[in-house]
Amino acid sequence: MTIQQPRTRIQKKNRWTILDAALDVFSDNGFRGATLDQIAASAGLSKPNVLYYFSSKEAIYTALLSGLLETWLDPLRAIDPEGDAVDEILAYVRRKLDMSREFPRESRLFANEIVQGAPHIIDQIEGPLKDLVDGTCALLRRWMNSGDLAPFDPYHLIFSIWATTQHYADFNVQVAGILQTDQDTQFGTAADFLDEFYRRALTPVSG
Amino acid sequence: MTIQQPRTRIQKKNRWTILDAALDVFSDNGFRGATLDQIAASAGLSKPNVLYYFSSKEAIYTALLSGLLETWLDPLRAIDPEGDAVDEILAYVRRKLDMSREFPRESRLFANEIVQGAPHIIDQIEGPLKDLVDGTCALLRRWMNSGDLAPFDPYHLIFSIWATTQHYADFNVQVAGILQTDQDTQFGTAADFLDEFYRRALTPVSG
Amino acid sequence: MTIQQPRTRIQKKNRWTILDAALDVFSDNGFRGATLDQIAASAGLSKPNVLYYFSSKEAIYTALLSGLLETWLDPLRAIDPEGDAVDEILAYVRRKLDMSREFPRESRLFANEIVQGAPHIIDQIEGPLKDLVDGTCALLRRWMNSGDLAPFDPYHLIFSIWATTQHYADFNVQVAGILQTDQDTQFGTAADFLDEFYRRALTPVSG
Amino acid sequence: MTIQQPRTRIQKKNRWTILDAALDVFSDNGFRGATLDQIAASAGLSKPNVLYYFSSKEAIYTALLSGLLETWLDPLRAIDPEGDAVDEILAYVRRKLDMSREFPRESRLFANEIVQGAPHIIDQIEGPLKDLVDGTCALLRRWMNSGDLAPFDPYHLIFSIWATTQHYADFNVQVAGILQTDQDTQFGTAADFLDEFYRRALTPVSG
DNA sequence: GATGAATGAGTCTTCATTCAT
DNA sequence: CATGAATGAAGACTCATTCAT
Repeated sequence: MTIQQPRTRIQKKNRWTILDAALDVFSDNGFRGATLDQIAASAGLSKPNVLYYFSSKEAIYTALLSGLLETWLDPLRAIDPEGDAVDEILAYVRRKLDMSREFPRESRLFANEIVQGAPHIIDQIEGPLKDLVDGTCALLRRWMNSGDLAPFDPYHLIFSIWATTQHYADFNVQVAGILQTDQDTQFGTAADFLDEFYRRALTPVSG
Repeated sequence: MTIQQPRTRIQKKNRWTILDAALDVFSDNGFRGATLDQIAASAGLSKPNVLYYFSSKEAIYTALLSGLLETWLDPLRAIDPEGDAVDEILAYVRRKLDMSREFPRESRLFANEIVQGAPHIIDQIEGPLKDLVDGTCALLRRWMNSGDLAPFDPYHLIFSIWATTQHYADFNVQVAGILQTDQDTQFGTAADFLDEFYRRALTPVSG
Repeated sequence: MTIQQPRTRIQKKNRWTILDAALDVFSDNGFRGATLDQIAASAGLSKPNVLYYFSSKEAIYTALLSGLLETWLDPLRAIDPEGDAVDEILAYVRRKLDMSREFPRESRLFANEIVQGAPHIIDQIEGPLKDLVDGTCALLRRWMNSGDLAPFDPYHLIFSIWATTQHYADFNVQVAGILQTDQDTQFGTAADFLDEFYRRALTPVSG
Repeated sequence: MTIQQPRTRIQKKNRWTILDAALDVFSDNGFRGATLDQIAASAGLSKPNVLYYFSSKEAIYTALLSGLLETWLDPLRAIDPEGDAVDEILAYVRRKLDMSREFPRESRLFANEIVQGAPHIIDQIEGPLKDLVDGTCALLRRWMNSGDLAPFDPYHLIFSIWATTQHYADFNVQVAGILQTDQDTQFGTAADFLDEFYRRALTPVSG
């Protein structure tokens, strides 16, 4: 009998502990590579106790993914239609890069999931995510039409932002292996580059 | 008593068949998620027969990875130091995107490997790959210094190209889920976007 | 997640059951010849359950060997330096023969291990066992020097006792095949023989 | 189609090569622990070719055992009923010890087989071997009755000789681990010990 | 709420043996 | 005579999940 809604304080705490441990394990090993033993050990709980809070390994994984997707899209929602176009996008790039630095496990969890065909969240991608992106692209298009933004395919522009910012979390070993610098320097120089890069590309030609 | 070097025609054929099947399975499921059963079935061979050609599951995986890394870096080597800076880089972007379209399984294989910490190829990353990138970055810097290319951190420029082009292979389900178009259109519009995007960003301001 | 130290009653019982079953199977078939299936069946447990108590087949084997080595050497430690030399040795021979009769499986387990090069206990042989034997040989030499014992190489004397007594456990099928008598008679006549034999050989010439 | 009787020179040679290789492998690893791959590799032949000469792994093992049993008992047959009792037995002890030094693999092969219940040669033990031993024991008894040999149970006397001499081959790692000397010294001191030991025990008290 | 105990279904790997040439 | 190729059967070990307390 797995619990559905956490009621007591201890239940909330344990569910959170498990999800945090699972995030560690799943992001490092992927879904198949992760084991309940690892998660239980990392959470400091017994295996059956973990399954008392979540009905199955897959349930933990799914709970993690859907719980995270919301947070993951927040930066996109934060784009202000009333703001300056280029500034808003540069701020978005910045926020996405910050998330890669602060939540690399979450980023890699999604990367793993999507690279392997997104079996657990394909619905959310084709539903809520698509809707959100469609909305943002409409805004971008308006900005482009009004001359506030250089004209591009807005969808691919968003893809490029996702790709370039998440790259620093998902492919971090490669970045680190080539740059041979510490994390702070990596993200610092990346921020400078992306800022300058998108500014040049997006600023409309005046006149 | 596993085969070491393919000698006969049938050995070459079967090794190739296995590697091709393994590419399917590994790119879809990652190393841990893939099973020898799947690979054997996909190759149309019995499981022990697969192990007659490769000593272990990991041996297949390693053979795939190292065999591919070479091919994977060819586009980078093809940049011509004597050519026009912007044109050369745009051609490189184009070649990378072509590879994502033509070899998405290979791209996802690497993505899987690197997202999970690159345990099997970290050496090649920190060795040959770093050397190659270092060389290319030196060239980029010369182009920037001579005014043929807008000035950027060359390493991050290369990372951005990898990220934006491989994105269409590695995160294809997401791209497809949002764009809701067929592959050809996805890659066609992506090519246009990336061409225009990098052209704007990289073309130096004329004096 | 294998048990490390037995805590509960059921753990102690099951560990003991497994070790006893393993003793049967290993002594009859050697390490390689034994299978976890046999051990599990003989212990009345499922194979995974056996591995719940011991991390591997080898762990069972090692636990058996090291747990036994102590017991195996007890008779040697029981030799009393203050006692009569010949009587003490004859008593030792007797105890060793008794052990062969009462613990033939243990004897064959060691025999199997040592005949195949003692890969698992070579360290204990060259360490604790050698030290113990060295000590006993010093005692034997004192007895020989004081004229209480016929002079022999003490090491080879001990080897001969090991060989002649363990022979009745290790080569029991051969002994039984040739004598064609029951176990009790075999060991009874063996005891008489060894007693008389060692008495004649070891009693110093008077005068 | 396995060959039954070797006809050509090459057949004889290959059969002998296989048996020699098998002796290496079986004596080191026991029947179950040995693999056809090891035997084939050690013989420098392909695995199917090995099975061309012997129908199965077991056939090789059986051929080895029965081919060796003859040789193994030669020293016993060489006891001369017309010779001096004590001298003859001391010579037998000596010959047996020599065999342990010169043919340790053969000795360990038998030891392995018998410790594990002699499943392949129990018939020969209860037949030819028992007959031969019975005969020798009758001779020993005559010598004892005539006062040429101290009176003992002749069967156990023979067992003791087998045990003490084969010990240096079968338990060689143990002997070497305790003595910490080279092979030559081990066997040299053993020969001295056994000679003196059996002389004292067997020489009848002169009337 | 929690956990020690137990297991069915895999999953990789080994190996004696057979097939085809 | 000889061997490259292939496999069925077994064997060690893993793991998500269930049971019993």
